[in-house]
Amino acid sequence: MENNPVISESYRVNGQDLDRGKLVAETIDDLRRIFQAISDFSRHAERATGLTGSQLWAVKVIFESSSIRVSDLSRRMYLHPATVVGIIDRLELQGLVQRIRSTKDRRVVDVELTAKGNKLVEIAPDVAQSLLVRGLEEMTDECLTSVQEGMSSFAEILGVKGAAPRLILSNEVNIA
Amino acid sequence: MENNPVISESYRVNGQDLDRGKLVAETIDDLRRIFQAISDFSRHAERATGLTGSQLWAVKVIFESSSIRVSDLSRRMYLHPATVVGIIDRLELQGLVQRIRSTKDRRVVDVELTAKGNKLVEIAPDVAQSLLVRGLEEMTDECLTSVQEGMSSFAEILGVKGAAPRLILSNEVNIA
DNA sequence: TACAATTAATTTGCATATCAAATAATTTTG
DNA sequence: CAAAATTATTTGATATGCAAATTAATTGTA
Repeated sequence: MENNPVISESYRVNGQDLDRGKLVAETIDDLRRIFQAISDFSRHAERATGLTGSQLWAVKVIFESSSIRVSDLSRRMYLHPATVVGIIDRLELQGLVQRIRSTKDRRVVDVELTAKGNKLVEIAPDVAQSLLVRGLEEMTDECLTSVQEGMSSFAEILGVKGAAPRLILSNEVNIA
Repeated sequence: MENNPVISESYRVNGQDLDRGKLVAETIDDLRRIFQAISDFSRHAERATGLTGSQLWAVKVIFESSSIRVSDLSRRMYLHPATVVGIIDRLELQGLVQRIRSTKDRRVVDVELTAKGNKLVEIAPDVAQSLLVRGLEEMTDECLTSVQEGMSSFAEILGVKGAAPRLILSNEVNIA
């Protein structure tokens, strides 16, 4: 069902014809499918924990830092401070996180996981992550190497090779 | 990257070899970065068109089919009918789509793009898509082949190789 | 044919997410 | 000390998203 306006041309390489257009189209389709799989599994995690995607994301980020200011959390999540305040409110209502006013600078509020929050993080299926790990670990060495090189080149070409890898959680996602 | 005698090591050791672990971790980090890039560019597209992600997604799906029933649109978008009705309402208010009651079955409503909607689709940067296409087309043949094989294996292992590739548009996305 | 069941879209009600702008409290700076 | 900047929050507005109820039309069947 693709309307990929991909120019399909054959190039002569090393005496072989290579339909680059087809390769590009197939690669993009596969990438879409991978997104889809991750999307599905993330959704599953959300259902399993009873949290929304944003809430789960916040919990994971807080867990990573063990304690984090509201402003840093909003920066890490690329969300407006007002938005994360709302998310924290709802997580606090569920007894998963805890606000602690800093004594050093009384303007700042540190957010931590409660015992209940920590328990949830442990239980929460690291769906996408574990799915990917399991998938990659099942590969043969040659295959794994190929995937790794491919991903690496791809990241490089997209200009994000050096960047700090950001978390991924799905709602709807869309290469259009 | 050199291929050390990893192969001879990896089946000796109880499954988990240090080199393989590193490869897996790097691959997942790269995948995250790729998500991130797509995410950023999708966001850009949303800003450029003035539409939200869901609206843009709907417009693209409608465009693909040229005319689509509300129920089919909701199926294609994996959203509740009530949700897409709201989205269509807002797109209609902006004069981008048009509802047409079917004459064959007066229960169904077909949704089409207006002239304005079609113009928007053309102008709308196919950000992620074009980004990926451009990136892949810049690769050498060897590299492109490697990426393609890698993606293909990955999709296969995730069990989505045969699936119809779903669109991807970002809000927040999260491998956690 | 009439009437029940089904189907398609919509409406209503509710919770969440998201941003921008304004506000309050608290440093920091000049 | 007064002005400026920072931190979190509140307020107000719009969008998403689902479930349940509703309306209209079609299909199946007694």
